[in-house]
Amino acid sequence: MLIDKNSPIPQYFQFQTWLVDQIEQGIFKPNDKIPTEDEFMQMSGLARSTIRQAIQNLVVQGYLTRKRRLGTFVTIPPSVSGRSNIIGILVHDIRSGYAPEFLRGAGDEASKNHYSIILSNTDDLFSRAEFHTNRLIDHGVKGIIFMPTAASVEKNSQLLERFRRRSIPVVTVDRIIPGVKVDSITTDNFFGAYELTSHLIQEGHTRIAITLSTRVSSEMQRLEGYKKALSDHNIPIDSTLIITNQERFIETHYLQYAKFILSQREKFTAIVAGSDRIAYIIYTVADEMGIRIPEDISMVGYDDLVLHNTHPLALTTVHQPIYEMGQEAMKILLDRIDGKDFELKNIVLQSKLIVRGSVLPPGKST
Amino acid sequence: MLIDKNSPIPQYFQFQTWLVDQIEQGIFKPNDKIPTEDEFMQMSGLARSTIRQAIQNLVVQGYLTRKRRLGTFVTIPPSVSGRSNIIGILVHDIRSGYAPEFLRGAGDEASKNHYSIILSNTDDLFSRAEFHTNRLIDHGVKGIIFMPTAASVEKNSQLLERFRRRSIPVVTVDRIIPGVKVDSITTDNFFGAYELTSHLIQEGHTRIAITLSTRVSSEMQRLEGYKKALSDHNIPIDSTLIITNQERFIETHYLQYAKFILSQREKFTAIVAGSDRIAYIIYTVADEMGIRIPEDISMVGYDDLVLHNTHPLALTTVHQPIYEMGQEAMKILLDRIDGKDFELKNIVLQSKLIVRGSVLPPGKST
DNA sequence: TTTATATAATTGTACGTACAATTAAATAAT
DNA sequence: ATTATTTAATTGTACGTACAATTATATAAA
Repeated sequence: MLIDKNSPIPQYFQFQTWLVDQIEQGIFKPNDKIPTEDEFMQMSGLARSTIRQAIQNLVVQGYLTRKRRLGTFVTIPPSVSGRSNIIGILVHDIRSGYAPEFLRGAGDEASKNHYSIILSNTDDLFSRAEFHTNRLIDHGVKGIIFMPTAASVEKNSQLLERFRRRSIPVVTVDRIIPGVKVDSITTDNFFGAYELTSHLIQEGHTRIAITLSTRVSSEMQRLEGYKKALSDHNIPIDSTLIITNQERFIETHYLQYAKFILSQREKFTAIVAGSDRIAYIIYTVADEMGIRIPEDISMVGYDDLVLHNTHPLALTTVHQPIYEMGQEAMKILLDRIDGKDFELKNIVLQSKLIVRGSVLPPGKST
Repeated sequence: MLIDKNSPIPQYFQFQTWLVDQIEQGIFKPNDKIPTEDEFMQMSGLARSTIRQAIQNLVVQGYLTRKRRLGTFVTIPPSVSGRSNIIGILVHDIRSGYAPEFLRGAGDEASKNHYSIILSNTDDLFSRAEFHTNRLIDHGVKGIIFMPTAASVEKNSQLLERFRRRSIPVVTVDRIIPGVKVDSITTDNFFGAYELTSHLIQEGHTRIAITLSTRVSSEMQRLEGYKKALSDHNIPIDSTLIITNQERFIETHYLQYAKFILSQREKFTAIVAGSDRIAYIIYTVADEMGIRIPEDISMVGYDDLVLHNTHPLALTTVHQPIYEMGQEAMKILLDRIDGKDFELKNIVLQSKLIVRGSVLPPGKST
């Protein structure tokens, strides 16, 4: 490095130019720590403030980042698509109780890292997911958080493939796409349902109905947890008590299911509902039919939504760490964007059984 | 200008913030010459290098340009020319029951016109709104849908001023900022509350309590509607029945309010709750206290949230066309972006009284 | 009147000193 | 083994001095 004190070119600029050259030529590589201000002073003979001036300029220009006590580092060159710093989030139903909490978690984490989020609501329809996919790519998003739609594995992977071709990192959340290698975050649906069901069994129930949608992996896993709990307790699985459907959530349909299920009330003493929302629908229908919950039939839900905590039925349910799921998904995605080359992550967050008052031992009808 | 030498906030930053404020508030206007470094030194008592540091930052940020010997000038904000097709939406609480529905309405309308939305959640905090404001501008959004935070009129208008300076159209929704000329969409909070209250009066109630937050215009208007209904029916307004607070929604606080309100149950026969959510909180607390709703006390809510429709209390409430509000806000905004030069629009969408079962004539206690 | 030159105002460059804040790593305490 | 405390390295903030470069305006020279 040679600084010409007599040149009309300012010395800070000479130094700055030299430093950029070092970076451009790869002598200082991305993530490298460059010499400290003190070292540069000795190397160049310039004053610290002059060195600082040059370095500050390069920080502004995006070549360097600095951390107190740690030093100054060469930044990773932003990927081709400009410096948009936008993450796309495809949610399958913004009206579902947990979408807001998830978005809050993901949004807070994004903000912390100076990213913004583009929100795309798919209404759980593949066609809309496909539409938004194209738009997100057009906008040059840096990464995608994807809640798979209730479509086939093939169709969901087709969307992922589009991102993969453009090297846009993706993290799938809530549901997984079986067999597809992609970072994912889910909650432990299997164990959550296992605990729920075991709880019912411990309270003395053996004839336990379950209702859920088989279209999405999360609810499939809950079904498996339910089955495992039964077989672990040597209770035969009665397939007539497993009331599944293939549809996305439509309220009126679930009113029908609820009626259908309750019409067979003599076959079971407890119900595992696919979600809190469904549990409350069943409760409402039961009430109309003169069936009391939990006195006549015990019931458990899944989700533990805050918005429902004023309901007089204190529902025993499973709490899912939704905010944390949003946070964690964003963290992993940003790490990927930063090029951190860890192995595939399939994180399963712990859920927690919340025992309230919607379960009583069977036959305690008053 | 006051610089606090003992503040943990760096002095250069205090000065820089002050200077930005002057510009944002229009005290220093575009093309104005601002004071010289020397003058600022005398004004602030800071060293020249400190002043320079602040000014340099603002040059980088695009607020100022400097010319040797001539001085420092406020720049004319560049008109956004990017081809981003992104709309920023600042929501004040994504967890509130109606945010998802609003986002769906706005999102669907945006999609239809090939726009995407960047979602920014402010948690009703001005500081976060300010932060996101800058980010949205950086992203080159074409327009903004803004739910004003529960901050002062001055602070909210300050945010609007930033957009105005850059000719970014804004539509405010849900709440209005009094005295500020900006397109807005609200629902008819006044008439909604008027109808609610009138309904209670028609059922025979005269002593009607109301609880809401006075921090936001929407709830202030509801209070006015309540008052008007009373005076139109020649019922004196009892200020002890108006239980207001200045806080943003925090659940535990509202549990306190509910207890406080219900402790005075002999003073009234009906309650107008600020929202459905608050109504259900009151219901829960009432239940614990052995007070039956509607048998002992009638109650009405506000919002008509779908997620609550499984609650056994069939709440008489006011339905707000939230989806339509989102749609309409987006339509107006896109028109503005397309340069349609209509006059200022302050649209008020009709709300609708939904009579369910939470109101009984007073004194019908069984 | 025109042209060259000096003047003064203002920002730009460069040096230097001193202490504060942050935080990874080392050390001590439990 | 864990937790709390200290330390030391590095950048951050703030002060200050001195002189250079730029350039509109005033002044002097042609």
